[in-house]
Amino acid sequence: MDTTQRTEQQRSADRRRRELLEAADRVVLRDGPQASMNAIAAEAGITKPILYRHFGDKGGLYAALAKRHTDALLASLRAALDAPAERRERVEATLDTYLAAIEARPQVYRFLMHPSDGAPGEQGFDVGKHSAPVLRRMGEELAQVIEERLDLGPGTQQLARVWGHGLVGMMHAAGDWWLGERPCSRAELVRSLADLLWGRLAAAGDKVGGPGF
Amino acid sequence: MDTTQRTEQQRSADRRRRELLEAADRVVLRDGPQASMNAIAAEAGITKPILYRHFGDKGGLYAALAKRHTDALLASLRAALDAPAERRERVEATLDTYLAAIEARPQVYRFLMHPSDGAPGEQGFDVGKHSAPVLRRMGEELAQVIEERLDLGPGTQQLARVWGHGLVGMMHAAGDWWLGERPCSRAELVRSLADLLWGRLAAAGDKVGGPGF
DNA sequence: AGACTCGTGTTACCGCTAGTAACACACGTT
DNA sequence: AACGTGTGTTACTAGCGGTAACACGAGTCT
Repeated sequence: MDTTQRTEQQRSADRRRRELLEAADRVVLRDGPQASMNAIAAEAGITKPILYRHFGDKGGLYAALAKRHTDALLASLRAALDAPAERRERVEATLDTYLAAIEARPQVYRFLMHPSDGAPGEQGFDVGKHSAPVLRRMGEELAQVIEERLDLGPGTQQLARVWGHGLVGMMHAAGDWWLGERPCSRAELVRSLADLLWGRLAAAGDKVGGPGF
Repeated sequence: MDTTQRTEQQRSADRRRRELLEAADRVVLRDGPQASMNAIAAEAGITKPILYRHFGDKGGLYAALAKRHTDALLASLRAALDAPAERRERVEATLDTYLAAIEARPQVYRFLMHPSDGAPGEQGFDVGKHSAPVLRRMGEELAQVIEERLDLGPGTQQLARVWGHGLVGMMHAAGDWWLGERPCSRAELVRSLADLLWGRLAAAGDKVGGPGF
């Protein structure tokens, strides 16, 4: 049997892989998302082909890198979502958790969501195959929670998925804008968004003397 | 004075620029967003340096290209938003207009929103500096409409902006997911999203026998 | 012990990309 | 006739992602 051998070597390989990932993380967080494979290899103290043997191609390395951060983010969101509290409180806590995360580590956020930003040159990571999945995963997880928790009558499942993706998109877009312009405090943003979800758009009155009719 | 000369030559330059843009449009819509400058130049029947003289760099060409489509999309959204109807009807009409647009021309949509998709190689357009602006512009315009039309008491302006960006993000994310999976009809999606905005999330009852407490 | 495998590492290369001189032609203006 | 300006070319650079081809070292099987 070669189990011992295999596990031993595999263990070594996994350790190497983790080291490489950490080096890549450092470079990406320092140089922005347009970090080149050469630069990452240099940071890790090795040369390109090893990177390619471990991760296949640049997309593979990106995916591995993104998965770590995404998993961490999703875990904290799950925690906020599963907290024993009223629904509005849970919604606000989840929004706040997300916003706190992107506020605390904007570089990570920009890497996950806008992986082609940064300096000219623009051989950055691809976005469509990976940054979308981040939002998709959040949307699907949220959909699952909604479906588990809420009684929406017939068509619950489909409604939950629409809402999951829609809510995640709302959170993401508002957070992205907020992170760039900082027009208000995090708490205000959370309250504004929760108000929107609590039907304040529908309930608001028309402006008197407005344009048109 | 050189006004006559300048206007004449400038007119010619503008015509050329428009022709180049149309060629670029054809290529991008055919080859996807990873269209190379060489390919675009070839489609236009010329060589690269002319493209660079007209648009500066690849980002400039992308921006010019994106502006055309974005302007068109925004115009149709404005129309739906300004229609003389009840608020919920207007909201649904706007959602439907957006979804109909991305459904009718998914290639344009993918180019605007996910400009780095497509085949391997991945020297595609950059996304952070341009695709975000598309959503930002929509968010700001929507915020303006909300602020003009709705009476939200003190803090209206800030609330309108938060909602504008949040709503656009919701629409975008849901649309993106829907376009990929087609889990339901357009009308159903519109209704589900409008329901969400009309507070149905807040009003829904807890599921009996749910997990936890 | 010796052959064998397997992961680690290298150098040197390919094809492609964005972007840039340097040069040449044509045209309307002065 | 001289000029400026827009149009067009060829030929090139620098860098990227990605890939052979080869070499070393350590544990394993016979």
